[in-house]
Amino acid sequence: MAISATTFAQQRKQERRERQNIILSAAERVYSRKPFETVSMRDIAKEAGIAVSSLYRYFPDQQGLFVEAFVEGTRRIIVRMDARISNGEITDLKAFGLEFISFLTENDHYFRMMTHFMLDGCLGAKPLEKLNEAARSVLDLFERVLDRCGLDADRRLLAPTYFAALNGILISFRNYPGRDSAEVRRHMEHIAAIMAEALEGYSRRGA
Amino acid sequence: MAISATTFAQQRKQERRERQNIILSAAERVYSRKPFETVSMRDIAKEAGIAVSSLYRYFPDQQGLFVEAFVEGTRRIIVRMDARISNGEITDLKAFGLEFISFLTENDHYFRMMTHFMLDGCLGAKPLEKLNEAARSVLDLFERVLDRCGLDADRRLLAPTYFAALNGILISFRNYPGRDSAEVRRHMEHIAAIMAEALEGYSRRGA
DNA sequence: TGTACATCAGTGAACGCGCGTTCACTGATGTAC
DNA sequence: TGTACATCAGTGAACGCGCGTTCACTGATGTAC
Repeated sequence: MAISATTFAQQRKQERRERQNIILSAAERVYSRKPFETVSMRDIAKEAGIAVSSLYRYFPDQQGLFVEAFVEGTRRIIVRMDARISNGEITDLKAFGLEFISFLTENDHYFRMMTHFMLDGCLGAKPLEKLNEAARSVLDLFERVLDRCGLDADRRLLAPTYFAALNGILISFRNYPGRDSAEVRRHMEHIAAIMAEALEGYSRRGA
Repeated sequence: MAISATTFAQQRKQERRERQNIILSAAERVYSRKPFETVSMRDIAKEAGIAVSSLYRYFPDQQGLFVEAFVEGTRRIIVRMDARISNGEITDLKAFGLEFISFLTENDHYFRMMTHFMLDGCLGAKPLEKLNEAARSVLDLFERVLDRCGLDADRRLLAPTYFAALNGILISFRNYPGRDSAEVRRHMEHIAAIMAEALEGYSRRGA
């Protein structure tokens, strides 16, 4: 009886989590269609096929939903990059940077959310903690890559440096005037390659 | 008579421009008090001591006013940096980077506007042109600095690279979790110094 | 097995708010004769 | 100098809209006895 009860309760929890995920993936679909800041609760509800008020059964408020969607995105990028590293597809800073840029231009809404959170930062305590954890896990990813590239001596400094540089590239050139998206992409990759080479050189010379 | 007429007309134009500037500087004061995205036309009117509808006598719409305020900020940073260069206060990439960071952390609202325009980009034709001109003039500033530092061989590539890197630093660390603003600033400066040294090394080795 | 009750997902309608922008109007100043 | 008219800065009130969020309610499912 007791066992069956907990099992039932667990199942309820599980089903609830699944419905949460349905909402989150609906949200993601909306984000990829229109700029993140213009996405409303009504948009998400419509995409998920439920009433607006139902969203509030699963998330405390809009910010809570946003943060959850963002954290999910972070998980995705880390899984993807780690797979590429294990594959042996990524063995140097440059390859990693290109892959990072690739993910964030293909998932532009995720990049927008990231910059949004970086710029605003006025969050409740619990969402903030989730966000910091996500940030930490991304920096860990960068450190893992540096280890892999044999640059582990400087990784505590090179990780944030390369991270910042790649973010800067993504934000600075995305709307490069008078260039189409293929040219922009090439430009980003070129600059990222320079960045990677410069940092590798810096590290090997010994800081 | 004809002369007097044109003079009068010119004076009218001039007075009108002055009133525009009063509005712009009121806007700037509001921006420095609260996040750029949350500033409303009502806020600006209140600060300028005029009716909301009066704003529309001087600017076509909100976007037009924003762009104008931004362009004004661009002018300010360029003047300031050029003065420091002429002074001899800025003679290497690192000093320039620190000064750039200094200006943009002290004028945070300007940085927010910049990232906003970089991210969104959906503007009318005329404001877009003004924006591109401003962007071009900032990149020119970077190229001038590179010349000054004796890195003119690579300036067409190093200018956007360093620009992107500094932007990335500013956006990535501004809300560094659990650090106060002095620590954040030190961290930014440290990373900027690494960046500068790495790029100088890269350039001298010959790309 | 049947019955009374608790739980909870889901809902449509409404609330209250702040926003950008427009409109019809006033009043002061300049212009023409 | 006086008068009729044009120009334009400035305004308060209103319009219409979309937003996040709440509320009272329905209906289905699980629980206790």
